[in-house]
Amino acid sequence: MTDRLTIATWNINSVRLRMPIVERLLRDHGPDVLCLQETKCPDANFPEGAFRKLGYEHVAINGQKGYHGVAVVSRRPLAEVERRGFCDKGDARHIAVSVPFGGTSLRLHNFYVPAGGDEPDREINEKFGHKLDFMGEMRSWLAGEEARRPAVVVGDLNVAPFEHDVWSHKALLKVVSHTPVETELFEEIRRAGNWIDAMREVVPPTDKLYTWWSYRAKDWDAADKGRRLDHVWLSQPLAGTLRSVAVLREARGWEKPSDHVPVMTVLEG
DNA sequence: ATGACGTGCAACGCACGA
Repeated sequence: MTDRLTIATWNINSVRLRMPIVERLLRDHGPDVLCLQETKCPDANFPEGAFRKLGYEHVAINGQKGYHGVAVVSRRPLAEVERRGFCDKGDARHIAVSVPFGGTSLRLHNFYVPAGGDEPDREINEKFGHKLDFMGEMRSWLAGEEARRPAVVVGDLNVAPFEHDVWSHKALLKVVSHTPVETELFEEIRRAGNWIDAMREVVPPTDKLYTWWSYRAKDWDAADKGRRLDHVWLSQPLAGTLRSVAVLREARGWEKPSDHVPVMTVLEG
């Protein structure tokens, strides 16, 4: 008897403001687990009751006031909740849970990597330095035991690693999210743990693939100046379980949208 | 290719996003 698990990840840009479209995703697409980033919500104000009513009775949150914040809501029980700090900032950018899968369980890591500010130079922009330091801590940690167990890394990693992960490779080479120092470090982290880039397993590297479109573009759909900032990685023990990955592009056009869209992954095992 | 926008906080503009 094989088990089928659907995991969605979505940078929601304020979970309280966007509950109507969160409910739409859960009702219409029914993922088993939803990982949220940028909840912008203290734990005490997280709309847990609304999720419970929709059948998502298991909630693990790591929030803070005003900024950042991550959460996992699930139809399946969540165990071993871990909130890891990076760069000793005391900010809420990671949460890990264990989810039942295929008679055993998988470890699920939900990340919100720092955006990195405007200037891609750590000498003049402390935020860029923070981003690189954060990624450096991810590299050593995700290369170890986490990579050897059945594990999934999802979230807004704030790097578009490949040429066709941005609308114009040339135009964005000096723009934070697609600079060589970031894209090389990103791939170094992934390769250090032999993590599988699930989205690129199902979409050829020559096809454009985005998960984010700026609020500032007048017609985001027609201009289509997107970037792939949200990611799904699978550890090697989960190789062979990947059935599909879908980017829910239409969600960018929903009422009061986030600037990111959900990415839905189906595993069977 | 930057930013025309959007968020939370406590303003009544600011920091931040990427």
